[in-house]
Parts: sequence; structure tokens; C-alpha cells
Amino acid sequence: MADSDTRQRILDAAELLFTQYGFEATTLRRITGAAEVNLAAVNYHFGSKEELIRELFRRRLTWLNQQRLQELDRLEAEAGDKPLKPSQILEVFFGVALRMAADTKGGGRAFMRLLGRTYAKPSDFVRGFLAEEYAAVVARFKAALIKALPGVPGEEILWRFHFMLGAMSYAISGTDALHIVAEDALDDDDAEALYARLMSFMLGGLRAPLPALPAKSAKSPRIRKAA
Amino acid sequence: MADSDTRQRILDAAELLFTQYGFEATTLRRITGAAEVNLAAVNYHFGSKEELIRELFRRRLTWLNQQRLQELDRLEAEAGDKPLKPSQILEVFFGVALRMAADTKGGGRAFMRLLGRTYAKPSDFVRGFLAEEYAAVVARFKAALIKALPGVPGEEILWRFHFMLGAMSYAISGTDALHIVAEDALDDDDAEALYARLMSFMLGGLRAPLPALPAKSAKSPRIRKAA
DNA sequence: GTATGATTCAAACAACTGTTTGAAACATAC
DNA sequence: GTATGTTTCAAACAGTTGTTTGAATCATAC
Repeated sequence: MADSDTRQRILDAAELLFTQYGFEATTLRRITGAAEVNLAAVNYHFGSKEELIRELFRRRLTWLNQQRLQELDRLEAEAGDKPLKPSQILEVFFGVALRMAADTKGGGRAFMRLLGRTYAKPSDFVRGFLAEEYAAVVARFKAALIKALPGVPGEEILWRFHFMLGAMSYAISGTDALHIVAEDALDDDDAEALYARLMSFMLGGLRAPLPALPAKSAKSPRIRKAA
Repeated sequence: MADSDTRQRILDAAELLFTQYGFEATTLRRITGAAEVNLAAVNYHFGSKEELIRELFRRRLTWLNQQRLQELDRLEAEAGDKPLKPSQILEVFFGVALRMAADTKGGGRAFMRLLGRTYAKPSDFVRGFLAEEYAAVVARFKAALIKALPGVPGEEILWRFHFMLGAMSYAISGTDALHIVAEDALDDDDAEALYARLMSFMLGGLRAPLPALPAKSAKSPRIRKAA
């Protein structure tokens, strides 16, 4: 009974509206209006608008990342000490996310879109939360990828991971943005097709030949690997 | 003088602040404060905050896309009717952007970051402008890519193009976001290294084997296939 | 000099923001 | 029934928002 109906209604309405209009542009009055609760309910149940946002991320993101770690655990256990295939690793990390994004009914889609944007431009007060929530996950997946791709240096993998996050983010905010760019070219694919497309693109990128980096500019020691 | 000093000062300050805090969270008072002009100057010179934003995009984006088309023209003229190499095409489209993004002094960097975010979540009133500004460019590059990659269907190319835009966007807002995820993993590479990394990733993705798409649901208008 | 038009300025505007308040309504225990 | 604690509600709060105003300043022409 800790979660009153009101709490849930607010979270759901907020998720949708934040996705549509962003954090700043979404007012408490619109949220409580859509949720059909009293204006003061947000501050009563969550304390403030910021904490509402944090709670919103918590309930989804924590679950999402637990899921990712859990599936990776299972896979690695199965494989013994043989390295996983890169495709397997990507399928776990992005598969979980895209499956969540495909869930239009439960609001997962709204959340994933919100997440993609927020990750690209974290408001100061979610930044810390994101870092905390992601650190362990990224570390685990980076390690798995390094093991899976012995030819590719860790730094490169991290960058490519980052590029992949970008591709995924755009894939999810997807259809909308594509209409900006291509007048009518696409009917909206279903999630499965998108998943297949994205995955083959990412795998291609991940396994691409290493770039010829410019002569490592004798950049003064950036406290890089400190003593 | 059509362009008073004030106008320019406002645009520069606005570009920086919008990048840092987003459109909604950046107030006219902060802008005019940073630009050291009177508050009323924005409405006097631009009419409204929205038109200031539009003007801001206009002065950069128009130039950027003209540049892209121009370079593509030159390349295609050189090649006669032989198709270009995919790498050449990507180098034009993303090279121009990344060179602009590398320009920290002229404020190009600030703008490109702003653009990446805005593209992912266009405020209603820039959406139309973006579409108009991008339509021709994307059409040209799509055509060039189709010619360069006869094996890949146009729809697939468009999606991959979209994924690449995402990768680029994240690459540019880049270092910030990566610090969320990886505590200190990178000293800031120079733009050239980022360019090389991104390019090899994209080329890998662009040339990846085609995905095995799920049984194509009836393609005709919006109606979903009754599974 | 004066006249004309563009630009700047401080001040005010109405509208909206997140938050607080204190009383009302509700539930659950005794 | 009364008492107790939780939740809702309308109203108000103080602060900020983009925009407007009308007088002051500046530049340039006559």
C-alpha cells in the first residue's frame, strides 16, 4: 500500500509528458492535469519535481540494468571461460533496451526515448544518478567485449560502445527524427525489423578495421595513467 | 549597418548558453546578461525568443549544408559517372560537420552539439525548419550512397544513415557523455582522432552484411498485418 | 544648429512557474 | 461513537518568464 494509486498515475503521466516536451517545458500542472490528481500531489508524494524525475528514472533504469547484468551473467556462465561472441554481447545490452522500447503499452517506449535524450544532455541533477547507475554495467560489458575482441584495444571499444549508444538512441527516437530527414521514405518498421537493422549495423561498426590514428601528438602527460 | 554589433553579441552568447542549458532553461536575461546588452534588445532585434533560435540555426545550418552539397558536387564531377567510394561520401557529409564541431573558437562546436540534441528532439517550431533545410541534402547523399553500394537497398541505407547521425551526435556531445560512463577513460583526443574512429566505425556499419529481416509485414498503408 | 530615424535603457506587464498552506475528506484503529 | 494518521483539495505564495512601453540616447541627414 506504499504506492497509492495517485503515485502511479503521476509517474505514468509524467513519463509520457516528459518524453514529449522535455523536463523543463513540462509543468506540474500539466502532469497533474493529465493524471487527474491535485496539483499538490506531486510535492506531497515525491517532495519536488526533481525527485519525481529521479524516481521516474529509478524505477525503470535500475530494472533495465539489472536485467542486462543478469543476462550477461547467464551467458558467461554457459560459456565457461571461452569468450562470448560480440553479437551475443550486443544482443544482451541492446536487446534488453530495445525490447523495453518496443513495449508501447507499459510505457517502456516513452521511457527509452526519454533516456536517450537525457543521456545526451543530462540535466545536472540526473547526471550523478546516471553515472552511478551505469558505471558497473558499462564496466562489465566493456570487459566482455575486450575478451571477445582481442584485436581491438579497450579505448577503441569504449568509443565504439559510445557510438553504438548514439545509434541506438537515434534508432529509438527513430521514426520521428527520420521524418525530418526523409520526406516519406519509410513506413514505420516494427520493432523486430529495427532491431535486426540496428544490430547488423552495430556489429559491422564494432568489427570494423581499426582507424589509422594520427600520430599520437606528444600531448603533455595528462595525468593519464598516474603513478 | 544591418548587423549591429548587438545582434552578433546576442547570437554568440545565445549559442553558447543554449548548448549548455537547452532552450527552455536559458532565459533571455541570462543571454542578454552574458552578451552585455539590454534585455529588450532580443525582442527589438529578433522579435521573439523563438525567432532568435531560428535565426541561430539559419546562420549555421544553411552554411553547413551548402558546404556539404558543394563538396559532393565537386567529387561527383571528378568521378564522372563512376560511383564514389562510400568512404568518400561519408567523409564529405560527416567531415564537414566534424570540422565545424572541432572549431572551438568560432563557436562551431557549441552549435554542433546543440544541433545533435535538437535533431533528436526538435521543438515543434524548429522541426519544420530542420526538415526544409535537410531534405535536399539527405536526398543527394542517399542517392550517392545507393550508387556506391549497389547491394544495399535504399531503405536500408536510409536507416544506416540515421544510425550514423546518432553515432555522430553522441560523438560530438561526446566527451561529456563518456565521462558519465567511463570515469576517466579518455584524455580528450584531438578532433582528428575522433574523426578517424568515428569514420571507421561508420564505414564498418554501412558495409555490414544485410540483416535478416523478419517476414515483411504487408507493406501497404498504415494498416498493420493481422498477425 | 534642428529634424529624423534607429537603437538603447529602466521599468513595468501579465502570465506562468514550483512550492506551501491549512482546512476538508478519508480511512482505520480503538 | 471518538481519535489518529494519511491523503486530497482550493487557494495563495514568492519568484521568474517573455514581452511591451515610453522616454532617453545616439547617429546621420539637412
